[in-house]
Amino acid sequence: MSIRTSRRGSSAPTISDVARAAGVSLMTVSRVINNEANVRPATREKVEAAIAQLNYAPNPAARSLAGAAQIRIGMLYSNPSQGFLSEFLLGTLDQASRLDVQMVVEKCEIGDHEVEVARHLIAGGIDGVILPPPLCEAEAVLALLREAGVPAVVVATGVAPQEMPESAMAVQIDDRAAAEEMTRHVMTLGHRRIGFICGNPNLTASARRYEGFRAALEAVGVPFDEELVAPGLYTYRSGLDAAERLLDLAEPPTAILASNDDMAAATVAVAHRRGLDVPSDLTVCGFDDTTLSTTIWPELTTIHQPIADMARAAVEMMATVIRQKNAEPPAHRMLDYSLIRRQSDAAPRRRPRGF
Amino acid sequence: MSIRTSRRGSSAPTISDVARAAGVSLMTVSRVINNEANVRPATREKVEAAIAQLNYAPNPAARSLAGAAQIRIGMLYSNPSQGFLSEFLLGTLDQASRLDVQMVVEKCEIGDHEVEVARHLIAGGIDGVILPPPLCEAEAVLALLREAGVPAVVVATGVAPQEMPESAMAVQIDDRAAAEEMTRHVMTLGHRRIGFICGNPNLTASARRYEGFRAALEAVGVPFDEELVAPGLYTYRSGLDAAERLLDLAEPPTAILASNDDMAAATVAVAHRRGLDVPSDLTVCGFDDTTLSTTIWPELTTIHQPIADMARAAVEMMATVIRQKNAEPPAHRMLDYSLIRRQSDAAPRRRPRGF
DNA sequence: ATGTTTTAAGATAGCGTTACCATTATGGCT
DNA sequence: AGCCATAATGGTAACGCTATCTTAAAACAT
Repeated sequence: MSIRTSRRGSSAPTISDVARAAGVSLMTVSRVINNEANVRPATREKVEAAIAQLNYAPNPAARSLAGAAQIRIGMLYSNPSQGFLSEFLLGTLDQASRLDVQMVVEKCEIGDHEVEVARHLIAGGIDGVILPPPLCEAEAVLALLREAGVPAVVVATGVAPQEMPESAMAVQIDDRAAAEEMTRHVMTLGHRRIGFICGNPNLTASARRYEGFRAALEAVGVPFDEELVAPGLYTYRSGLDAAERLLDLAEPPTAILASNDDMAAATVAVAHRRGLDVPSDLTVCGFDDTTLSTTIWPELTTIHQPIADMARAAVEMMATVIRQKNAEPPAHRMLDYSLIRRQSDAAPRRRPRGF
Repeated sequence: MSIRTSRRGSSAPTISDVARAAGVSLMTVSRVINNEANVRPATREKVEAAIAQLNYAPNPAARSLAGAAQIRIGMLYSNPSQGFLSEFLLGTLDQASRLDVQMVVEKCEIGDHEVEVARHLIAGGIDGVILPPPLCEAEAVLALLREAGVPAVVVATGVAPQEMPESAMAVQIDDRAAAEEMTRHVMTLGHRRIGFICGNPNLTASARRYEGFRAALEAVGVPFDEELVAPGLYTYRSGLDAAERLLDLAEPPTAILASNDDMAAATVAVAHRRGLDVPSDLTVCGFDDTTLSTTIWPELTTIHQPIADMARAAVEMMATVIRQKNAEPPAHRMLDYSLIRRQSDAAPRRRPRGF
């Protein structure tokens, strides 16, 4: 009846505003929002148009009050590289509150009893689970989840979409392409003798990044030298060792690409200890664009992996799948990365041989 | 009328259950919950008893639906030591969803334009702000907030409660006592030549930890040697430098206490590089008990600072202050720390001089 | 064509709380 | 004692949404 009888000043559109605009009943709008069956496509479109036009977003409080069972999403994390977790939580926190889902966050040491922890989570009556790395590749956990019929979305796995089981949902970036772009960038600067620090070999994303590095080299016709590849584990500590090893080479690289920011930061530390200036004596590039990359000096040139956005996407996918009554095929989502150029790269000091 | 007409099976007690149990109207209960005036103490007690007995907790969804303006708490963070943020977010996330407050998290580089960012947050219509370190001591930001009448709670500051302005709320641990306990612990093990790596000198908590170290030494009568104190910044990198310096000493320490885990981890790395075993050749202790302390090997003996709980407490204090109509004096909250003994400490190998 | 099932849409009644107004005790003054 | 201001309570209507039931329309079978 009345245009606006709201007790608070807020003028956020409600479901009845949408219903009026679309010329349907309020229940129909509710059905569209919740992706329920038995709505004619034409009607659905009309409603969706009205929603878009009014910029309507359902009020989560009302929703859960009205009995839409509160959904609870578990997040199981082990120790990812420092800095990853906070970014990830930031995104999770944000989206969870926006979508009114309750997050149950649980830590578990990997290799230890991750299956038990997962089982505990399931027993706790969780509606779905989000798995950031490195747990996103814990086969035992995934199998358990599949068995229990609990949907899971894995984040930042290196496994290609087409190689994943049908039931899996994933959010990721194209690690291979990103590493390739970074390598090309460094070659464009003039580097030819490029060191590479690998990530944890247990994670497929590490392999993808390495592949990208090799691919770029090959594409440009730079011969591959195995001694320029050092193993790493994504930890700062492993980066220290890898950097020492690369810089101890008879003919050391003029640029080092690390598979993440932590190891890149370690490389910078080693270079400085040896009196090498970064970037004029050595170019160092990271990967992930965690807070660390702008905390150290010089700030790292790195690949921006939109960790917070990935977390947001994961929560959203999960919530959608859980809420919608009629099952839809689970999705993969490939987000965009970007190369962020900061102060840790430059052309090599002396023109490398054959230039 | 009916005992339970609920549509869902949930049997969580509601406000009317409490009202019935206390023999008052539902409105009176609401008033008690919200700490409103005009409730006779006797009545309040009756209601509180009923609440306790039924283990009642208000339904946040209903609350916010019914018009209790959705409260929004800002959190302003700069780059704290790695690992701190994720713990902190974990606690924040948890409590925020439990209390149904919306968190607006904003990052800002310190020293740069923190006041602008704070101003922006205020303009965005925030009801309160939480400041973890290092921003908890940014005087300019605090002044701005005070001026704007926006309540703030600072977390993990080293400023003693009695030295804080009246209006301030704070959650902290007794850094001085914790450091003192850690130092005593190491001395009990038999160490007398003990190195100390300071934290960022801009933060008062660093001074408190240093004071605790000095106090313990003095209490036991161990002479203080200035060269055993190295400056640090809470970063891994600064820990590397400090450790090198301490171990380069003509008569190096048999134990090193770092003001946080990051620097302790760095110390372990330096020791290993030099072929020293931890703990048999060198005892290393951290502070904070971040995830890092169990990630490295050997796992660190450290002071457990309940970061997540502190975050939870901060959110709760904020929510309480904002929601309650009749102002109550803002509070300080001192949480308990604890010494966690893991594998990085041991008795010194050779009995130190004069033992 | 007619009846019967299926599908699409609407009506209505809560969900648990607070806002707002009405009502009833309480105490302080003449 | 009587009256009024005020403090302490209670009643009721939202808040924005979904469950559930009902009705109307469409699809199907006979």
